[in-house]
Amino acid sequence: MEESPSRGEQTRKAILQAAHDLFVQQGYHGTSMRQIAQRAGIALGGLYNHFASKEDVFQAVFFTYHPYHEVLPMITESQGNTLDEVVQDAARRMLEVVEGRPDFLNLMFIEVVEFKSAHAQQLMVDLLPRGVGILQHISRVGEGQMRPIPPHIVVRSFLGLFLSYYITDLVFAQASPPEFRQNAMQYFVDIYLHGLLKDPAALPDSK
Amino acid sequence: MEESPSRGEQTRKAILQAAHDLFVQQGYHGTSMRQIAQRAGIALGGLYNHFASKEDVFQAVFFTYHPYHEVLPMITESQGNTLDEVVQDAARRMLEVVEGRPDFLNLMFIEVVEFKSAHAQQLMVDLLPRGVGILQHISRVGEGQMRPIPPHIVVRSFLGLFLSYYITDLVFAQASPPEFRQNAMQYFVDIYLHGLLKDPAALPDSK
DNA sequence: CCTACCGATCGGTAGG
DNA sequence: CCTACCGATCGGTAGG
Repeated sequence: MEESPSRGEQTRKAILQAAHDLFVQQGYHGTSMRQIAQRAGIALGGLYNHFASKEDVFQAVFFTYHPYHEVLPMITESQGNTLDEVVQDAARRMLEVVEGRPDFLNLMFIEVVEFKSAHAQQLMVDLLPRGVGILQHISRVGEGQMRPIPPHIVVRSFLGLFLSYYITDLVFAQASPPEFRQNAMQYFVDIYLHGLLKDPAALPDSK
Repeated sequence: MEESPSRGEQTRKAILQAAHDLFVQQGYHGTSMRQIAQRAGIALGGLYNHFASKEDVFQAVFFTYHPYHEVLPMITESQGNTLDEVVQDAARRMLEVVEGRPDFLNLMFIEVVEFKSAHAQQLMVDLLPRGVGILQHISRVGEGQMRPIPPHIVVRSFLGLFLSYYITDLVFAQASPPEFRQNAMQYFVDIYLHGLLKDPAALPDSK
């Protein structure tokens, strides 16, 4: 049965939530321990009963709120009878997760810029076991339907599909006419599955 | 003929270079005006003869060193007889530009996180004229070779190809065996051009 | 372009 | 978990 969290654990969670919200909005060095304490509803000194330093707070936020918690299930839980359907389903989930969250990847950006990816190695160690499962999942789902492409490239390119849609949406959303955004994801998935080019066999000879 | 830059212009350039190097390594709020002054070889007070504020320095760095200065020529100057060859050539240029520069996109990340994309609109205004040229370029190069995909999606997905390769390389480079990185770009381009799936016409009926 | 300075705020801690 | 405090550093400026 569920343990009700102790007072201390509740406070710790409030600190993490407050710190996360401020970090993704202002960056690490742009956020002060006083701001975190205020938003968490405690005094500055109280922070240090839960975390040894500001960097320690970031580390806990980074592992607790890292996007992989939402992105990996998106990949492994997608359903469908063909690979085409599975990717479509994953793309739909992707849009749901990301809808109205323009700061979804900010924690990653902060880690890359302000921490020079200092925590990336630990993250990879945590994810390795899952990685194996994902590779097997891909092999099973895509069997016989894919062109000969190594499974790790399939994983990486699917994550890339996600990143490329999300980031270009950030860039183009501001300045493009709305009709440019409509169905953009459909086109991205279509290119990913079937390619940009016409089938060469279908091309008329040009000479 | 070339004007030799005045003393003041030389100092200004030294400040921008110093500020750029520090910003991409430490972020905006992680970099102090004193650090910038020291690296540029002047005293703190001297900075304010060239820039009104720290934010003013960042703005100038952002527009002077934005990756589009290198990415857009990569697209428009790529050569080849077929669209396949043009994309291959663009990918090759992409690797050249990015080789050994893991902080190539950091300015963009800083702008997104620490400035909430405050300068993005101005950037788009600056790029609009070029955008039209790129759309025409794509239409010309890809005529008759592409499946029916709107030109703006082609531009966006190609930028996405670049982003997806670059960022997943940042992530996977640390933890993956070296053979996983070999030829990864070739696979990315291959998927982009021809898709992940086998041609359905080539599939044996499964029932 | 430098020296010397301003008030404000930073991360962190002692003591209770 | 709070109050009150520490030394250090911040962005910026006056005056020359």
